[in-house]
Amino acid sequence: MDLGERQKIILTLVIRDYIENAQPIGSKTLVDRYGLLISSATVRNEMSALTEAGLLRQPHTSAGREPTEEGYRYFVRQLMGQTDLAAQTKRMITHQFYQAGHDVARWMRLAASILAHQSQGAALVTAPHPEEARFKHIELISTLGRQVLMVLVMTGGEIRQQVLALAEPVSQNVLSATAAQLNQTCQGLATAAIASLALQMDALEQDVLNLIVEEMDRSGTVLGGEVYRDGISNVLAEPEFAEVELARRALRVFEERTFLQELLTRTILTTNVGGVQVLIGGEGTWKELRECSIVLGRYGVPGLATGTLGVLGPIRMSYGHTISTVRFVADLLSDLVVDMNLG
Amino acid sequence: MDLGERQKIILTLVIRDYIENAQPIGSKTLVDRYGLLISSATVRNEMSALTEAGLLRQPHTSAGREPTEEGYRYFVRQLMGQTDLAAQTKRMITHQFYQAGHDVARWMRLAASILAHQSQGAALVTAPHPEEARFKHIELISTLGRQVLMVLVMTGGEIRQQVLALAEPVSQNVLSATAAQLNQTCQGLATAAIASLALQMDALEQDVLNLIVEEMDRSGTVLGGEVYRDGISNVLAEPEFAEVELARRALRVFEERTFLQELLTRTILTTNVGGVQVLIGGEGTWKELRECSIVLGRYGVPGLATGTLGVLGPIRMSYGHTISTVRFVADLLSDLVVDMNLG
DNA sequence: CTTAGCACTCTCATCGCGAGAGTGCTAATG
DNA sequence: CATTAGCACTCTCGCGATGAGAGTGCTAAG
Repeated sequence: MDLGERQKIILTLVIRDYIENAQPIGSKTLVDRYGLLISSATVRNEMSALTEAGLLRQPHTSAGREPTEEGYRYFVRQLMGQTDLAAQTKRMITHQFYQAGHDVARWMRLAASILAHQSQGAALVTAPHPEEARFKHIELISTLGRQVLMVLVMTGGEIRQQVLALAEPVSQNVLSATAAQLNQTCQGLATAAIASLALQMDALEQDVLNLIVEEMDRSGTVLGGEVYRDGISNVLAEPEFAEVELARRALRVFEERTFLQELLTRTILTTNVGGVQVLIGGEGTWKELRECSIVLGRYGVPGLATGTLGVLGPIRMSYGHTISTVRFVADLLSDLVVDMNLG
Repeated sequence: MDLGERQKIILTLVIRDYIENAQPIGSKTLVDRYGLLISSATVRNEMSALTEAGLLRQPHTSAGREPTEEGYRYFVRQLMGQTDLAAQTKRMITHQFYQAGHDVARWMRLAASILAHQSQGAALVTAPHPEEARFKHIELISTLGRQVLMVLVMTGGEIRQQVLALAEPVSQNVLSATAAQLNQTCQGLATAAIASLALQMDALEQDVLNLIVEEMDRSGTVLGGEVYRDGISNVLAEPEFAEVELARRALRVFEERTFLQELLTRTILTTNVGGVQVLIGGEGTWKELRECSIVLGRYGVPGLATGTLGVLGPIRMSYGHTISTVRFVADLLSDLVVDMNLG
């Protein structure tokens, strides 16, 4: 699609204005409001062309123009340009993370909170998890009788706990020895390798290994770990969701793990760490998201551990700011993943 | 407040009808719909008395009657009676938990999901945490250089991870030995005791102990751990939230940790495990919740570890069913806490 | 190519009106 | 004396008409 210089300006103005005011704008108002040096009739002609091209639309015959989804896409890809957060905002965000210490859960909550705040949308952050889970450390803690608490640490810093019921009681000493041995033999191994190890082990070790494999398998899926959300009520403030039914439909998929699973697998695979993807109006694929846009990012260390983060808002969202926030927070989280591992 | 037998019946019918239809009901309709053997004029007189008593209200002069908050309270306390879930529902729920193994996080998610589903409201579950945190187990894992990953297990099954930056590199062997020693000396101790231990230790151990104390302190607050939510979009389906602004206000406090903190500290202290508390219409205290009711419960083992769970819905919620669901799920979660510890 | 002028279209807020639902009061009844 | 039939009255809600306002497309002139 090739637009003239003036058309680009007009499209940009219409979109900016619509993002701010959530109302269609007409040729005359546009000229007046932005002090354009051309007449409204000229603007009308250009608008007509943009409508023809599918970038603008008029809700009804005699209203102003508003951007179509296609219009937003063109804007995001061609017109917007790179934006960056203000230095002070960055400092403020960095500072907050600094205060959170090294607790992964707190980082996740904080990331979600910051995204929600900055974008005035609903934020989503998934805990970092290994792309291919690898064993790092295990601990076996006797509770009472045949119950054993297993704590499994995987590369990427992910932690899983699980209770194991043994056939007969085992002392803490034996458990510690077993754990120590497994820590040596399994170091850095992936699921398959551990599973094959199980064959040459005694009963206790086999039980433990099976549980390990199970947990590592579970963590291997895109959405194995925790999902942190924040700012859900933000989207209710947007005028496009004055009709609750629309809001409900959008938020329902946002809450549903199965949906997120699908969304992430479909998009994340094509996004590399540090990159950001923008889904506008459900992209024709997700009809529940017809009124929404989603900005998705990925953080972590490829091959080691990665996670996703994103913001859901109305199509009429401030893409520049949201994208730079997502990108910046993703970078900070990546640093965390590096810290949690080895540097 | 003393009501005649017939007044109780009428109040009950008005409330039941309002819960179902979300619309005020008049005397004539009431008589017709429920086949009452008295005339509408009589019902009118009784309704008038109930209105006088503050249990019913008419939205405008010529509409039917609807319950006031006070009316709901009377209903919940005096008229409703004990209800219980259907045996089949119970089996279904139990089965789902059974399938979730012993993973605490999965239980929490599942509990929230079940509550949300059953009550058609927004559900909230907090992870179990010790009333007074006690040390159970620690693990120190060398990552690279001076970074050490500490995994702390407390009574109640709560797990905390934190990264410790040492002054100089230490080998995994030394770390393991240190951990082993601390596991012996700190077994079962509370925060204060551990803090006092630190005095007689060497530098490495002191660093670790300080971090332990910090984490245990944090977990001592009512809302130290994770909060699991589900079904937020459910409440948007209720007609009382057709006005988004109302929904937004209610959901905002539901999302906010500081608010939950206050809510829980104020109510949970007066609720014992297994008990359920019902807050109707914000109880005059929380104006953001004027349109909502909250059913709160507590689970766990007092003195060991407890958590909270609850449902937020419109005032017009089905109290009987919600209360019994909360109670039932609380019992199941209590069992989990028992399992995670000692039996 | 740009622009002034103009007739035309469509929405939205407002108003008036009548139907419907419900109430309170009064007088009659078992 | 509690209950009930009857009735006048009140208030909301949905509906259609109306008019102002905003914007468009077209035509003709610069």
